[in-house]
Amino acid sequence: MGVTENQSSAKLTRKEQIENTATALFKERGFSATSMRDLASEVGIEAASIYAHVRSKEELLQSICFKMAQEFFGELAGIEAQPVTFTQKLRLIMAAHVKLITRNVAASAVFLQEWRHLSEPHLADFLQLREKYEQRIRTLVRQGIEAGEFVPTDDRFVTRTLLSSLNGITQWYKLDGELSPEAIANGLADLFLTGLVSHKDDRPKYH
Amino acid sequence: MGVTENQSSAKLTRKEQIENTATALFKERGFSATSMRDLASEVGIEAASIYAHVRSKEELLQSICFKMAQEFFGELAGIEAQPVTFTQKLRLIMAAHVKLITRNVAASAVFLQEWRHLSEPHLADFLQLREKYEQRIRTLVRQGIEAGEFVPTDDRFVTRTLLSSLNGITQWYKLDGELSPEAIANGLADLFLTGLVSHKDDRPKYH
DNA sequence: TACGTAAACTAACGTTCGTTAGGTATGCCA
DNA sequence: TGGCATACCTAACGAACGTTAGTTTACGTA
Repeated sequence: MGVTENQSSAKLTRKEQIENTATALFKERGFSATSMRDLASEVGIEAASIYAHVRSKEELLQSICFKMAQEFFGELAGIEAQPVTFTQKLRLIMAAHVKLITRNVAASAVFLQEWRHLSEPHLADFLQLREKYEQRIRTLVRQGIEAGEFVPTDDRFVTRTLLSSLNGITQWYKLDGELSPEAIANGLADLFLTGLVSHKDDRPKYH
Repeated sequence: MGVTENQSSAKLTRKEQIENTATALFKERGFSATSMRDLASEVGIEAASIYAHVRSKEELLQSICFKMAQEFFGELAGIEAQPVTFTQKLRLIMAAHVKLITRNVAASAVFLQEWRHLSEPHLADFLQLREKYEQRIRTLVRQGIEAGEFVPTDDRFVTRTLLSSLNGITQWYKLDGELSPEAIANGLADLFLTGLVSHKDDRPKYH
């Protein structure tokens, strides 16, 4: 039946139920392909009744996008200031990013994919936030390069690749999956920092 | 069927114009948020006139998705059979993937993001193709691990991460950008194979 | 018991959607 | 020259859209 498992719906307000269900539907079908009647039917009420709790369809999207943006920024601030190597900072950021995404896969997916349906001026605000987030990670990468910790590469390109991998998690992560968020974070960090190629001095021989 | 079948690549048929414009709009606004009237207006005709060239809106999406799927599979076959190391095979696949994406960013983006709006049975067919593609890359990764070329890791996870990075290119690549497809392919391969951390024996010290 | 409020309902609004029907101008070929 | 196909047009269909208005129901409190 339901797209959402509002397991303890007794504890949730109607508004929260609506928001959670909207998040799940927006992720699954996309914002534009989700109608207020779809949403209402999933919640178990009529479409018109939604407007007792929410001003508009787009307000739901705004709420999801900006709430997630705020969460992502929150993680960042605590990490940048720590007195550790850039390698370790990058590990911490990856771990925080993964934790946030896996804790709320649907909201993250909406945040990452459906923001383009925001109308102005929210769209411009949102894009500015995104740009700032990427910039701050890019700065860390650049500093790591300048410090000699990282191989000299294009910091913008590395950052984008890193973020693609992190954000791609929303597309395959399942709560009942075999990989824990911690395992994912470590796997990602190892992959990006030390690479896939085996570094034994004797390289693999083919026979 | 007329004598004047269009062979020239310079001049596009109306149908091709419609398909190209649809691809661009589907990427930019998403399939659901793009109306036939939007598409028609962009092409410079009336919405109803589109149906002289195309059966339905969804046929446009099907055409884009399955054409791209076919192209991706085409690249794969030639690489798997080559008598080179798995490392080199992975490099070749990454290069081919990047080339394909950068050659047609919009179609790739639609292929990667809008497929969920396909209706059955096309959706099931499409998902099967996607699954097969991932599986074949995963097999290469696993073989590389078994051969000792790659560090022992979760091949499924590594493949997903790799594909996320590759597919993420559609989100930031611009034709007039500073990075060439070749540079992107090499950068990606280096990053995934040898990692970000500098491997000089004297590691940077922090105090 | 009466009242106020919140949250649901039914009905409907104006708009937009994908798509079809039917007509018209243009150009090729018998 | 006449006939026919192509490619466009206008008009309109029924359905679905987001949203509003007005009404009913359920319930805690005076």
